Amino acid sequence: MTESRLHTEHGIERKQQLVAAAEALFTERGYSATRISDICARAGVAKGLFYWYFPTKESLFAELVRSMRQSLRRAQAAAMDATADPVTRIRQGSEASVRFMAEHQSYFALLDVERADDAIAGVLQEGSDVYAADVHRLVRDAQEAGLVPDGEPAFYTAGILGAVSSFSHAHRRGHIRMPIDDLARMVGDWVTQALTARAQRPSPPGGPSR
Amino acid sequence: MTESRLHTEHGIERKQQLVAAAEALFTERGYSATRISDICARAGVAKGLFYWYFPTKESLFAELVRSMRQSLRRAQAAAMDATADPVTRIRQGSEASVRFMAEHQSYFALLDVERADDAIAGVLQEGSDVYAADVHRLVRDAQEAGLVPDGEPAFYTAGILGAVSSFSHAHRRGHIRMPIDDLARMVGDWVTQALTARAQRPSPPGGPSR
Amino acid sequence: MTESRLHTEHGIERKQQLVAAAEALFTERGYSATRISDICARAGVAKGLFYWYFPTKESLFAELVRSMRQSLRRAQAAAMDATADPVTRIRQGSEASVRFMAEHQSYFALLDVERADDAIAGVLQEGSDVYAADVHRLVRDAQEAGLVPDGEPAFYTAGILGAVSSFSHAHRRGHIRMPIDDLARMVGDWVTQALTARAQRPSPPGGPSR
Amino acid sequence: MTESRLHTEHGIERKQQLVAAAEALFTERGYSATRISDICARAGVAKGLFYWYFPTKESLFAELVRSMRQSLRRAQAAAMDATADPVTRIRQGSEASVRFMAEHQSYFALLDVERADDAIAGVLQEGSDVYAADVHRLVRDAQEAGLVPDGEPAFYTAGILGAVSSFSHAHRRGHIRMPIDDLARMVGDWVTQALTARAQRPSPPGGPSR
DNA sequence: TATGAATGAGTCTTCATTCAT
DNA sequence: AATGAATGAAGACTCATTCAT
Repeated sequence: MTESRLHTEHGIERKQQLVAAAEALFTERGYSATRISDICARAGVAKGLFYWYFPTKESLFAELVRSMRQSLRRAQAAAMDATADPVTRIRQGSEASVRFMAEHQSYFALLDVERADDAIAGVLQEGSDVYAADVHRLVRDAQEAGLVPDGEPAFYTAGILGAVSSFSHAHRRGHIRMPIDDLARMVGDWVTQALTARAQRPSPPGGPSR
Repeated sequence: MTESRLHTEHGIERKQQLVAAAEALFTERGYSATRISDICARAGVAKGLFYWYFPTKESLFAELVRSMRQSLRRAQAAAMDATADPVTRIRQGSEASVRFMAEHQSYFALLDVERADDAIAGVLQEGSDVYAADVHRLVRDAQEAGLVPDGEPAFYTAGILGAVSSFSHAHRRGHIRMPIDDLARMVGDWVTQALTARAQRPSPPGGPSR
Repeated sequence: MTESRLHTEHGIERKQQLVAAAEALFTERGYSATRISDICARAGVAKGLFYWYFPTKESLFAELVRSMRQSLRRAQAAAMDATADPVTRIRQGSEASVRFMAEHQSYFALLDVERADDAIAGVLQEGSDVYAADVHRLVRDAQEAGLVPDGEPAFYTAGILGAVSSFSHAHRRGHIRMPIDDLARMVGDWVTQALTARAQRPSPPGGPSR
Repeated sequence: MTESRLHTEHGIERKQQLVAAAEALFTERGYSATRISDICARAGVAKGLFYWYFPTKESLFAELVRSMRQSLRRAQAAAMDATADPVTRIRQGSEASVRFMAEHQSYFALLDVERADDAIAGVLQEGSDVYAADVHRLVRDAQEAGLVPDGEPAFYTAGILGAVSSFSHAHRRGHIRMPIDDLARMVGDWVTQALTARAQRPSPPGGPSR
């Protein structure tokens, strides 16, 4: 219904301005507390113009999330050595992720939306599914290569994802005071450790919590 | 104006009905998508009554969060052997947490609110701070006992917290299909591993991530 | 500001394209549900161009209504035998009107606009006034010629107008399934009947409705 | 979704106030030019209260139309002599209708909405269908009784409906200056005439417009 | 002439909160 | 304690119209 073609270069820039304004505001106040009029005001344009570029507020959000996920993925890919073994690749990807999240404050802001809304939930899900699938694949490769113990690969995947995001989160909130490089390396160690150490352990079906 | 004292027993019950209705609805639709009128309808009372028991919607939320955190804490305490060493206690607490989260679906629903609102953010923060502080203390004890390597205790704390919640989350979403007992045990292993394994490692200040 | 002169031939064509697009859309969706952007899209031009040809949306509407009324009037005139008596001429005009309306679906669509708006109401009024005046004149001629009973000529006029439009309307909606020629003839009969039959009747000032 | 039960008597009155305000405003400015806030202002209540009684603007409209149609129907029924023949009954109903419309200025205002909107169109259709069906039935009875010539009963129905409304309309607009009683009687005559006169005529399948 | 972009007043609707009883 | 009704601030979105090129 509402059009939104990007004919001119200028048009693309304008859209970018809006996206930038939105990103900043979402970070500051969160998604739902940010009014479309705020975004426009921040971008220095009239309220109505928003709808020339985006059909709804949600769509802008979706665009933001997708682009951020893409950047994250690019950062991960760039950090992973194609010739290395799966575990090393996971470590590299994890470190890159930690760095990325530390550099993009808005990353978490975007993820902090209430999942209530279907559309919102969808975009979020979609994004994290891709990420999870990437890791999942690597975990399986590593399992096949005998580098990671057999068993639910989803378990390890969850662990890696959780580690990366929780360390980053804690760092962002100032709980962990450590140069980002050190943090990244330590997270890499942690992940590697968690994946491989278990290889030598017998436990899972072992005693309760010996 | 609204006083909301709980004189009668009946009054306490009423309040409980509202809290229960709210919990169910928050779980189903999320916080902001749940209308006060929905809560009242579900509890079978008139909308106006809500304000006899709670000054605002947020306050009900806060109450819910606090009571859930309390339950969680009780579950953790109950699982921890007072005579055991800190690392074992952390493992026990972690396992208890996983179990608790698996049993209380609503736990995550409550945490999925947008942090935008100051009041909301406060309550949430407050809750997770207590949890973090508990773990933090244990980590330090363990460090002092030489069971965990020196260095930012917050780092380990973040790792533990992240592990527990991410595994639980993944389990809840059906990504990890594993009996809850197995999951709990594995998380306990993971946590223990991550904490202690590092003790023997030289790395942190070591080379990058070669 | 906007001048909208029609210098070039091409300019006239362009305008025509817009008018045509508008007619189609008004018929399909009604006046207020039709957006100027829809009209332009249908005509294959940019939105801004609209205002080179028309000062406002209403003005386009007005133009459409006027041109349609003119066509109707031409059709009526063409059907009326200049040498015939007034009653026959009315019959001929009525039949022509029925045919015209059957052929121009959009006729009714244009008339179905809400009268709320002053400008709109004006154009509509203006148009139907002309039509009414034409009929009115004929009725008076007929009365003077003794072919139609004395009394409020407006009464007969209203009857004729109402008959023509209601039969046409009903036919358009598919309520009256009858070849348009038959319908036209019958409407002609009806009108003639109504006009003349009353000549022999005493009633108007007679008893209520015995 | 939005509730709107009418518990108290006072509630019913309130609703009535809103309906009355709306009726007046629709009459003055038309449906779409009337803002919900206008209605509330006129009724002396806050804007939000509207939605306590009506889910949407359309629903209020629908309610208004339906109640008006009902009144009209009641007026018609009251005027029709159950023991009279169909043609007489039609005449009586027609006269009653003319009177009703003359007395209820708002009647036409309600009908002057653009049909574009589906919901609106539906309500309007629904109402006029009932009216048409009533007349249709009477026409058929009359045909069976040999009082009206055979042929498309819809044709006669359209004629009657059109006559009644066009005379009323013209009267309302001041075109026909005649005491309402006279007008009603004349419309009754006109309708009767049109229905029965044709009985003695050969025409329909006859020559064109002899 | 023609276009894409920009404007901003206007509208419906939602919902937490308050009030009278 | 309890209820139904009332309030009003707020916000997303629409669209006729205008503008710079």
